Amino acid sequence: MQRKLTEEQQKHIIDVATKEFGEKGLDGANINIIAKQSDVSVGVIYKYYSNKEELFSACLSKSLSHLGETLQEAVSDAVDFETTMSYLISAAIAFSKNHKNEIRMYHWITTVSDEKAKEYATEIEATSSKLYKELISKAKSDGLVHGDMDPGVFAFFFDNLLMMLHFSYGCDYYNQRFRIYMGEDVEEKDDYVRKQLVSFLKRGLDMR
Amino acid sequence: MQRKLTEEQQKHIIDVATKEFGEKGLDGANINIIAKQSDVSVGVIYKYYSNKEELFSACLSKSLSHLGETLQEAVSDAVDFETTMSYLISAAIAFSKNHKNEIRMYHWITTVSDEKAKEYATEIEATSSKLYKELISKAKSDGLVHGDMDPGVFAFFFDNLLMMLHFSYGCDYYNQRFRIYMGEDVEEKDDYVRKQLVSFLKRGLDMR
Amino acid sequence: MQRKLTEEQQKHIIDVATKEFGEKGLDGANINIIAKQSDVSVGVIYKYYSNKEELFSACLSKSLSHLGETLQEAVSDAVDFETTMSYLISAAIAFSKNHKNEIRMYHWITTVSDEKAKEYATEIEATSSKLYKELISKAKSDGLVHGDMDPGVFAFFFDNLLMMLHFSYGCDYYNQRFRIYMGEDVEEKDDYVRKQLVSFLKRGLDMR
Amino acid sequence: MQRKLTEEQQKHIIDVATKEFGEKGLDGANINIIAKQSDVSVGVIYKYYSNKEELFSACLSKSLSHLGETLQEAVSDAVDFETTMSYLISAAIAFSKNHKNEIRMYHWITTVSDEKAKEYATEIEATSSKLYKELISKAKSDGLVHGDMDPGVFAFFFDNLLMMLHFSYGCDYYNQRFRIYMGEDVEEKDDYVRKQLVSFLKRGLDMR
DNA sequence: AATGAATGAGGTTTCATTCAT
DNA sequence: TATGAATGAAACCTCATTCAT
Repeated sequence: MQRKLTEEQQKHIIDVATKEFGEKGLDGANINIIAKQSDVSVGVIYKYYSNKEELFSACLSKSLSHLGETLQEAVSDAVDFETTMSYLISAAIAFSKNHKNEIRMYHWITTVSDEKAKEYATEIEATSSKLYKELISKAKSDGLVHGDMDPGVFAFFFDNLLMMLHFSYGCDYYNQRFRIYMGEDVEEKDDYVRKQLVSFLKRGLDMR
Repeated sequence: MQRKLTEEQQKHIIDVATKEFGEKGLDGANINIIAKQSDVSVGVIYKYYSNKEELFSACLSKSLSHLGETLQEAVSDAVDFETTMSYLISAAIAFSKNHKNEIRMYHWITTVSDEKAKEYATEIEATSSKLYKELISKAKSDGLVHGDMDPGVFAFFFDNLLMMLHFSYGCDYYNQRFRIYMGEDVEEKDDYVRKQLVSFLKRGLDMR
Repeated sequence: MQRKLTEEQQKHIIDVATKEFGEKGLDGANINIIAKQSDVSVGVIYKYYSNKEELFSACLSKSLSHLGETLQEAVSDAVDFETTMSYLISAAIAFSKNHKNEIRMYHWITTVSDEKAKEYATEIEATSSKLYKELISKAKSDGLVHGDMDPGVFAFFFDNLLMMLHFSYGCDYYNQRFRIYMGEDVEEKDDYVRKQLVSFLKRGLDMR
Repeated sequence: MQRKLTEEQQKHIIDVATKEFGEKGLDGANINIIAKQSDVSVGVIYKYYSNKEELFSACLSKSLSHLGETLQEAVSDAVDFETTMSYLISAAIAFSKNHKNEIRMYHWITTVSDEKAKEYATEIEATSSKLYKELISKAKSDGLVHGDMDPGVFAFFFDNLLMMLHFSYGCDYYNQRFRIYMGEDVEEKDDYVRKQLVSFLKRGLDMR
């Protein structure tokens, strides 16, 4: 027995749980397995998280924060609208390849229903939607994009493509589908994918 | 008791099960609830489907066939590439609004892992990917689209946007996100959404 | 549909049920399987037998009557005590080899408990025990057997050996054990087995 | 709740299970009843035994070891062939009277079929068959038994009689049959039974 | 404070029996 | 009268959660 879980151990629990939840979802995951693989007792997990769902939530929050920060960084590094898109895509690809389980957590919340869906969506999508809309509005007022384009709509299309890119690298089904569309060697063509997407978006926005 | 489940009752079971599975997934769904809501006994469900997973599969197949046929029709009705895209989008919107649970079934398979993911993806995505690639290749050889555009890549982007549209109408989380991006009245703006998407795609393809 | 089960069909049901019960016992057997393999409906089985146990009972009765008659015949054909034993043994071997499932039915009743055990034992063992005791008593009063031998006790030993012989030919476990004791080719040594048993019994009785 | 099942409790589960399985067999026994009667939860039984069959196996192993040891002791205590037989019979009677449920477990394996029968028989009967054959062979080479007697055959007859003795004391059906042959007061005549059996065997072997 | 074995509600599945046709 | 699909009680087993140590 031990006095208190170290920072490290707590992080380890989250990592292991993220893997288990990422692979099997809330219903399919098994708390006892998470405990065993984390080298802690079930009891201690229930000291930190009052039930399975809360542990899931904690994993989700951590995953989303991590993803959010990564994309945020990409945005801050960029100098103009085009590089913003480009950096976001690069960041999305890199993150999804290296943190599959975190992407999978993100994916699992897309399965929730009713009120929960509302809560999660509001919490998770509000920031990025606002950011993307602003970026596009600015680009538009700078005369960079086509006059007909509704910023909200384009933001939606853009985030759709980004989200699908995340899932295509992180989730097995989407990854397989990715290969069907783009060839088995797709994971070695990150740059090509990014370039194609950027030029598609640029043309879609009628940027010059 | 009844002599035999009528065609109607059998369909009803599938409908009820599609709803239950659509909302809760394979793990979260409860066969007893499905039985009760279908007004049949558990036993009879196990006469028709040898286990929970097979019932899930049956619901999935039915949903995917229905969706597939609907999109197929849309394609056959179209006369050129632009109307093809337009019809597909219209069909996707209409289907997703009217058959939420079937779209949700489709969504659940995106959560599977490993071998299962491979099987499902191959089975489900192969046809449409082939169709889209061919359509675009033809448009390209007709000189209708930008020379840089890789047909496979565009097919992928196009299907991504279509898939997200499906989920945006059919799944609660995606729907909520849809509203965040495009306003609470989004479901009354189907035409606007279609037009915006078509023109975005056209520009993205550099079509004139 | 058909007017009434023919004699043949009824017999067929019993044969199939005897096989199923013989292999799996009352608890392990499945009425629906019996119905299917008998080419009749479950319903008709429940017309003839009010429940699973009654069908089992019917199979048992038939098996035991058949066995009883066979042994009875053997006894009637015999002229003296030694040939009686010899004929009984021959009959037991032949019957068990040719009617495994009926022997298995007999074996299953040895698993019952409490009152049921009392009923069955009284019903089944009373006749043969009486017969064997009388035969031995007569042999004893004829001065053929050892004075110390209690006829009831010998009858018991004799029937024990006969019963084990039945099971050794009819039941898988006992058959395997039989082979362990007497070699893999035991089923080709029926005569040897009979002779050895007869001479063992004769010496055991101190017959000359 | 308790920190961990005590040795005693674990033994108690086996005892209760041995009783339940002994009376009803693998198919007829009910894990929930075993749990209730053992004063533990179902869950804990499944912690110790991964399924019903494994619990059955554990009961069987324990029963057979116990029986085996008891008979082994009897053999080691004996000084010559006659006392060996006598001790074995005494031990069998005593054991079967005091450990009915363990004898019943032994009896249940005689109901298995096919491959399982082969496995069990080989595992269980090999040792004793070898022992008995050796004892008799030795007695024969010492000139103590009749020249015609095949040691393997006699070992088989001897074990048959011993096995039936076990079942006659331990299993309800056999016990009832025992009473039919030897009188209702048979359980007070252990010594008489043993003596009769020994002298029958001795004469059967033609021992002097 | 951590442990981890025990708990037992709840879910899946089977199959003896029923009864509408 | 026979049919055989439907019924639903009951059994096995799992795993989120508890709590004695």
